[in-house]
Amino acid sequence: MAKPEIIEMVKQILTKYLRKQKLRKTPERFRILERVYEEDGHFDVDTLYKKLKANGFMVSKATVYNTLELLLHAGLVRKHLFSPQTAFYEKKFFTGSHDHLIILDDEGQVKKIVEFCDPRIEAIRKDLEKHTGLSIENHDLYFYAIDQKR
Amino acid sequence: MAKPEIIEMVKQILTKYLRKQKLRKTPERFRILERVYEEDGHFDVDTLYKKLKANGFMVSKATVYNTLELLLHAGLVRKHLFSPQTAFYEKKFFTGSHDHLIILDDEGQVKKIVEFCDPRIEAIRKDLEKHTGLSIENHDLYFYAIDQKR
DNA sequence: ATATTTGCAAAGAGTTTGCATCATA
DNA sequence: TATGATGCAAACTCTTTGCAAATAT
Repeated sequence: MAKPEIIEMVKQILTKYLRKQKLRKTPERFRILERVYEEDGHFDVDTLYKKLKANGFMVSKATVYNTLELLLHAGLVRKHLFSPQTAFYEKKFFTGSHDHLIILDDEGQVKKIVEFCDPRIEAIRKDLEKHTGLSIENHDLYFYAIDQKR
Repeated sequence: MAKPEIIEMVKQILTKYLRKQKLRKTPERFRILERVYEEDGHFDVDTLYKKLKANGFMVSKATVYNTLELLLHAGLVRKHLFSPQTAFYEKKFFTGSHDHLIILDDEGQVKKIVEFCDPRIEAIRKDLEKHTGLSIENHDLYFYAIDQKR
């Protein structure tokens, strides 16, 4: 759960983004943003949708999809595809750049996700940019470990 | 396109794997394996399926899915989820461990994939293993760069 | 006022499943 | 010959789309 100051700050960022892109400041977009920043780890669209409903805020799932895509473009969420079929999201602003160690059970299901940060990734990024002449926007690094069920 | 010796070798690996797992040595499994090793880069299920049909080998798409999953468990292919909806595969044996720089166009579509290899990843892996006590099986690292359409 | 955003339901894409048939061991 | 594998089509799941109604600017 993000601190209230953080929530205020990301709301301001969204406001600026919407203004710049000439998009509308709708209550749905802000309620979804708040809800995203109340999440602690990774979540999928359906989970977020159900929590919004549980909190008495009726939005359609299509709007949740649209808004998450918008927040992605605004740089306020991160999107992960570590399991096929379902995309996972997490809040991005001020959580720092980090990578993921994904612990699977013996059936290949995600059991736990550990976050870590290693400066060597940044060094690799810079070298790659120098080598290719391209500007690298971001990266995803996933290590996979298998842990027996017990 | 893999050399004939490589193809022979992976067929032997598959044979051993099937024997060990008490699974059947079907022509479909071997034809799909061959076709996979004739692919040069990343491919999706539908592309592989169409190429098999174009080569006069009739298999159902379900079998292609099943077999790719089997080859994944046998360590003979690698699976990637860099775009939502569609899984991509690539041959794995003897191609060396490498990572991916994904170049997107301004609409976010995959334009080009550049492979690279950096020993620092291996160093991070070893440190993580030491730190967590887990055995890390593999990893996926994707850097993303955006290139204008033209 | 007007054009974007929403909600709903239906369509779409990729993947998985169920069941009868086939074929490997 | 007995069980695992295949083929086909239908089912499933997640996501996107189309259109009418609502609403922000």
